[in-house]
Amino acid sequence: MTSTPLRKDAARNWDRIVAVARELVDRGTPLQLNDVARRTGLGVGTVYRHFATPEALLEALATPCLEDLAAHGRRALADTDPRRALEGFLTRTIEAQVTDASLAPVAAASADALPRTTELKETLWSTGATLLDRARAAGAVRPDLAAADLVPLMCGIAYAVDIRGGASADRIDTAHRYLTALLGGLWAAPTAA
Amino acid sequence: MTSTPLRKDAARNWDRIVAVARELVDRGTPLQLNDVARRTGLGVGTVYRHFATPEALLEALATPCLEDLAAHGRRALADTDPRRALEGFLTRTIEAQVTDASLAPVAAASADALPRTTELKETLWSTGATLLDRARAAGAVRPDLAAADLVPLMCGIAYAVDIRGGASADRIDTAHRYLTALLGGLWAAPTAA
Amino acid sequence: MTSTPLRKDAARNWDRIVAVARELVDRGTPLQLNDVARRTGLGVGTVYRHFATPEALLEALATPCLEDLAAHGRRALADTDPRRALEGFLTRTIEAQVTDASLAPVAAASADALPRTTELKETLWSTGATLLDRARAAGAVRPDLAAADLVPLMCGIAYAVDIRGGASADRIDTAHRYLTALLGGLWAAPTAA
Amino acid sequence: MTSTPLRKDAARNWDRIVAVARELVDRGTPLQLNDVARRTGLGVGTVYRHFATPEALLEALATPCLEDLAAHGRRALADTDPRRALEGFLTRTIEAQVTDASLAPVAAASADALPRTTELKETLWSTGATLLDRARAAGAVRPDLAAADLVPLMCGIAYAVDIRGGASADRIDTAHRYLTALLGGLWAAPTAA
DNA sequence: CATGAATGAGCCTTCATTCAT
DNA sequence: AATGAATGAAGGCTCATTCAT
Repeated sequence: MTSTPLRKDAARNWDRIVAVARELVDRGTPLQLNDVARRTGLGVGTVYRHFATPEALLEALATPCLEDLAAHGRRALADTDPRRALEGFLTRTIEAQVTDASLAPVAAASADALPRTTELKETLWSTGATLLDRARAAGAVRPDLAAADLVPLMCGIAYAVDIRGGASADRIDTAHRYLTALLGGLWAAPTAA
Repeated sequence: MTSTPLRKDAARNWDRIVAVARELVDRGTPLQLNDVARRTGLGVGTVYRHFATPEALLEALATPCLEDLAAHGRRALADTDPRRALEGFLTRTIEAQVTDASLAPVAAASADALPRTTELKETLWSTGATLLDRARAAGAVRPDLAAADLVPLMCGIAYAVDIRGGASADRIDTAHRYLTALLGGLWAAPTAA
Repeated sequence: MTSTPLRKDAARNWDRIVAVARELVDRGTPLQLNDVARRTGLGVGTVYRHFATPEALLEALATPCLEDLAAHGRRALADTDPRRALEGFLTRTIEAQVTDASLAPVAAASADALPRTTELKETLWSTGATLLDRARAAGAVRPDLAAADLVPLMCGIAYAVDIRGGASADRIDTAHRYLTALLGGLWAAPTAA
Repeated sequence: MTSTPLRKDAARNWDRIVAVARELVDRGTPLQLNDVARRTGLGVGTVYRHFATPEALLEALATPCLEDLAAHGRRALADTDPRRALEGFLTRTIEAQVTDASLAPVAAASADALPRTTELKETLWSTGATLLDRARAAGAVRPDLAAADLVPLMCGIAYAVDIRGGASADRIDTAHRYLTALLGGLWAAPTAA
């Protein structure tokens, strides 16, 4: 996938950088390349060689997760139940966002640092669009919801979970609750009368 | 309302500062007191005297809007239809958030710079909680929705509108669509069969 | 003594300022006229009217103490035992310095803010000089000690007490020990053999 | 001695910084890192990289001098005459303090910026304590003088020399006079009768 | 006389990025 | 390739003093 496979030592440095960055992001510490350099024991220059900007490093962190989502998306596209497919896809997306702190900023960014990120995001958005179209065609989804709304709504839910705060263990539960609420509506289902 | 009415010249400066800050916030420029000082032509010290921190200035911008919301909240509490009351309150809240850029950060902040802000936020949150309780008691709202979810969800929608981008003229429409979606659910209402 | 006796309200302000300043100095807080103004509840301008600079205020604090010392000096000059007179005078001086935090900086300053301060300092220095001369003439004091050394040495001892630190209750004891050491010498008196 | 030897260019900058700082300190100008940066023609960041705080820079100035004193201390500890050893040590200490303006603040500070400084100060204080103990044991020193008094007294004398003012050429003489006075006492030795 | 708003020089510090070694 | 020293714009904040009200 990578144009030039890295030399062995360069690959080791790449790994160390990503590992340290992962830790920082998980702790909520802002990613600063200088800081990463110090913590890895590498020179600043080395870190910059690998990641030209903090955003690039962040996207590198997010990549595996985006790839997982893309893989799930491919499976969802094979699902014959359009509603279940969409719901599963959205659920995974939200779970990923509230679980991995690197995702939210990458998802929200309008410009990407790495081509790979753009590629993955486009794949995901188009997967989402297809799933939405199918669900709408099946009459499962309210008609005024456009593909362009999917990402914002997912980001919005993730953001709501952040705002809500609370133990990190509860984040997934909250995310599920919010997604369910969004899907089913806050209004109670009219009791069959 | 203000403890000590400002001297005339001080009031004029206060106004200039707020006006400049308003412009910056509307343009999406981060609020920096030194920057505000430069643009108003006032000394830094003057700006600091009026607003000890950028947050205080931001909250000063948000205050009138929060007061309007609180006023609306009082009217909503008088409404006899619990569902309509809640919906109206939430609608106003979202409209305010996507209309006035100073609100979102103030709503999301866990600590306030001005006592007045805390006061207003508490009033609003408790109004929301009351309206939600009534609606829930009337069976109009899904039971797993707590008062503590209201603010996060509203912030989430406002955030989604931001992410969605697009012409600022469309922001209110988008906000309405998102709130409606959240209230009624993304799933199409089951056709009466 | 004061050229124009203050109006009653002005006198009251003067007293409040001095009282607040006293407290600040005793606590070791740096004297800032703005700060004093806030704490007295007076306007900055009022404080500046009374004391043009922080130094002036400090000297105002020191004045009563300097006057006490001057009074003691006059009594010392009447003492017929030159050594006892000098020792008593130096003891009082040191006690004052380590007891009243406003004195050290005033004593060390080469320029004064208030004429009254200059007057008092000159009186004291000349009292010291006279007492030293008499003691020297009586053969009680080493001959290489000049009048110009008296102030520096006293300031030096006070400074040493500050450096030494410790409970403020011990400061006077330490000061006495240091003065005694200086007077009698660190070297043990040769035992009569 | 230095953990990591500096690169050649970095070492040159280090030297420039120290040289400029030396000049400022000797002139009595307060050490400000930005100021040092401007005068060296280096970037602020460079100066901050080398010396995180003004205190650190000051201590770097003081270090060679402290090392000289420590070396002298080692020689003094080898002296068999306890009184001469102590006197020599104190004399050197005072000479250093009135000669090198960087020493007094470092000696008086209760907290150090550089570990090396702490190390050197501790060495010196313990050398002083040992010399004092020996002298006291030999009956050469008044018994009420504790090791904890040594530093304050030396700082006090240095301070007295500063207060006294006068030509910088006279400072050493004055320092000698004051130390001699302190050691021998201001009172004239009783003439053998 | 009293007031206190305004001033703005001046200090401190951080950090993304470059480039000589 | 790797290193890490250097850069310096940029932002934050304080405080002594003045002067309009």
